[in-house]
Amino acid sequence: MGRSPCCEKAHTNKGAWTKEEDQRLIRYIRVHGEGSWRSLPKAAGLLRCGKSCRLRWMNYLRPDLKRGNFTEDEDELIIKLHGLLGNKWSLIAGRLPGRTDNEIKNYWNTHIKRKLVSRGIDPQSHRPLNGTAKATPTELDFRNAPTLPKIKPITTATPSLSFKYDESQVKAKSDSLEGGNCTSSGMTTDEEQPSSRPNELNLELSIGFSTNSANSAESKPKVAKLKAVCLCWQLGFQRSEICSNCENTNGLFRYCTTLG
DNA sequence: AATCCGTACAACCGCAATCAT
DNA sequence: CATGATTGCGGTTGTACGGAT
Repeated sequence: MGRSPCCEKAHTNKGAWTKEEDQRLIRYIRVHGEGSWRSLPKAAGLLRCGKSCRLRWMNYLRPDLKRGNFTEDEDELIIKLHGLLGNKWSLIAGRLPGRTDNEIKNYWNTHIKRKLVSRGIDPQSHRPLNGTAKATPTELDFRNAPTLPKIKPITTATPSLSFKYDESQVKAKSDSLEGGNCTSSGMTTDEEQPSSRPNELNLELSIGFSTNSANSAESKPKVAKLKAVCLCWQLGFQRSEICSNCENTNGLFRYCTTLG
């Protein structure tokens, strides 16, 4: 007794999509919207499995996709997000408007891995390969977090990061962030902040969307709200760079909250 | 011209998470 | 709460393409 197959495999096409199939899928989704992937192929007259349709739409046909080469800024953002999140490609993609998880994963495997190795950095651990190269460690590291919340990649709401925390440790973290202990990139290094590695803070990450973070912080006093510490600042981008996005209301990088 | 090899990327697969009943 | 259906994610594979031999 195995799992039931996701679709009737005997009568489905596989492999590369034809233009005709693409057009059918686009036309159907324009009229009916995304979702109901299991029933979509039949309704759209496609001999494809629902998963295949979803993948094709998400990774190739969606109108909001950005095609073309990755910029240097995107490269650096991916590296830093990977340092924070590990192989959570969908979360990383959520911070790169117009890019898909599959695209970023492929790009990572084909370009960035090599780039990091050439810098003497281990792509998985983000630490020096031989102990001589200077890695760019991340301030917060969720790679080994027990669970990471699922969030929609693009939203007009303002999400907030929150953590269960030890107050004294967070105070120390807050002081270190505000007290000029950061490097020019906005990050602290292992050497500079050996005791403030997030793993040692026992942070439990959760991400939520609230319209009034101050009030919600009050109603849940044990959850720190990290306002004015935007994600791209944490990642080392200055206002003139990617962080300028924080200023617009689409706010894809506006993961700002306050230390409580 | 033919073949080999490395690269890039689209697509598939299995599994886990989430949702609906 | 339990169970089955559905969706989404991440690892992996397949294949097209270009450059080297």
